[in-house]
Amino acid sequence: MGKKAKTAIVPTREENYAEWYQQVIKLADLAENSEVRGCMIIKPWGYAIWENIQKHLDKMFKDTGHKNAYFPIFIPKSFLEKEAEHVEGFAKECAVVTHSRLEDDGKGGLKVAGELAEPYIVRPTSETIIGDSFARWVNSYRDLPLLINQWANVVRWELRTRLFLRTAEFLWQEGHTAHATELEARDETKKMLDVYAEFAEKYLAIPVYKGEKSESERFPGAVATFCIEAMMQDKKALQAGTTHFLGQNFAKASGIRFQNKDGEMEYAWTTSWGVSTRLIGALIMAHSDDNGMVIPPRVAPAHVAIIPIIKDSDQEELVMDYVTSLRDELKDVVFDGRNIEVELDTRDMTFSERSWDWIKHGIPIRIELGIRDIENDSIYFGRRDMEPKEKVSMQRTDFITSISSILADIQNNYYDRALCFRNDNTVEFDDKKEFYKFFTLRNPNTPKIHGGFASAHWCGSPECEEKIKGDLKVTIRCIPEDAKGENGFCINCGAESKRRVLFAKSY
RNA sequence: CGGGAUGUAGCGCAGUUUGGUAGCGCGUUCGGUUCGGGACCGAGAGGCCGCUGGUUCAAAUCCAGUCAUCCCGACCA
Repeated sequence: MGKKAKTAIVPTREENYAEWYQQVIKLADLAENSEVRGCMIIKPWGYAIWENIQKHLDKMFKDTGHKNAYFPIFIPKSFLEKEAEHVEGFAKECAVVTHSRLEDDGKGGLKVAGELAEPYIVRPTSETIIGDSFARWVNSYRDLPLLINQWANVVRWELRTRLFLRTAEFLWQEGHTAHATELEARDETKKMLDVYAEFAEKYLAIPVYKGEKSESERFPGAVATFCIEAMMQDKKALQAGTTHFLGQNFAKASGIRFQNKDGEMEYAWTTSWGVSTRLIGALIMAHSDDNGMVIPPRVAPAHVAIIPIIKDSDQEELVMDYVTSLRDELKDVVFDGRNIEVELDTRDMTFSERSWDWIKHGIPIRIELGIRDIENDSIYFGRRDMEPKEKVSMQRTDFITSISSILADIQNNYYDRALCFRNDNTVEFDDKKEFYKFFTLRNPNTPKIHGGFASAHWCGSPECEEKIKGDLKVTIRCIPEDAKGENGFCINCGAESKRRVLFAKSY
């Protein structure tokens, strides 16, 4: 039979999904492990993706009335203790600062000294320290709503880490808002969930399900938690963003009170919401293939790589003049409100090595230009949404005028592919046996990608949820917000149910 | 934090069962031949065999401890 096609990533997704993920990150130069256990070093190509995520999201936050601010990385232990559920939720994974300086230990090393009166917690999230500020900033109903966002790093001392998906330190944004009424706070929670969903679909090209978390999956201290859930190529779910309606829990804990129009004191209603560098993990697992990283053009660090092919030193000047002028011309073209960014790759490598390197990095368009193309004034290029060898030629002027629409086309193709994959692997179940079969490996000795999203009825009891989790390691990812009212019977206990929920294995 | 696996050249690995000169492939350096499809030939360079201790005339190899990484669990964005 035919030989297996050579892939740039070994192993393939099918062969070993977890290892494939690591290799994509490595060969695309996105990030690496650091000397500090569980913490990652984000390399320039990976960080540039984060910068693009930040840029677009930040604009969406500003457009919805939010302002950026910055709060301390250290939280007094007493702050964290104010909200009972909250402290219980985070206590097990906190980095604690207990000393303020180092002293010579007399043996050529250093010892810790200067014990603090009260330990500081390196923020795992900032509800409590921001709440403390809000309590001082809010006095009257005229001070509300208060709409704040912070771009920051947080630390959660995770025991099992994976680059981008779960690291001890990660970068994120956390929105924190305070409102005069419950309705307004609930609307904010909903609005920001819509912002996240729109961002995921339009920029990251990842379709998501929006919905509410069940009680067991709720953020510690929240009244209600909402999320966007995306399907990865191993058919597992990844929570890509969350928003929380905090009720008056944190307002009471931090003392965020205001005088209403009638002159009475009331507690504010607060929300919080966040997305993190985990989105880069989502990008990798939603789009990338056996040849490496795939990055949607709207968040790609660069759109085009130009690879000049120089066979003789006497061609060099001609080719280089041509490619630099092409680069400059491309840089004047605007795609998605941003000038096209070009990598001119003159590294001393064969051009096919350079071409493969850019495939692995996920650049949307690769241009390979030699003397033959230049004589015809044509551009020979490959698209990352097509096979590596499936390349085409186009007249230079045509290429310049159509590059924006080509990039838009690539962006759409990634989304359509991900949407098809997700829809093909989202299945409705009404029979418990079938449901269990869907999530059970045929042969546990040879793990294979299996399962998907299962839409099934749930009576609402934590016991049924727990049973399914215990049996199958499958959890309720969300109660979809657009689920139509439908009578049925709980997939576990058979009791009456009024709506379907989404079950899946998750990251 | 429990179970399993793995740490040997920049990367990927063999060698460990049975202790006795440190190996292979890729990459890299130099020379040559090729040159529009991840080139070929030749010659080099490159190692506290994760770390600490023990056993031994002798340890990559045996023993104890320790650290790190990966996988599976529990926990979580």
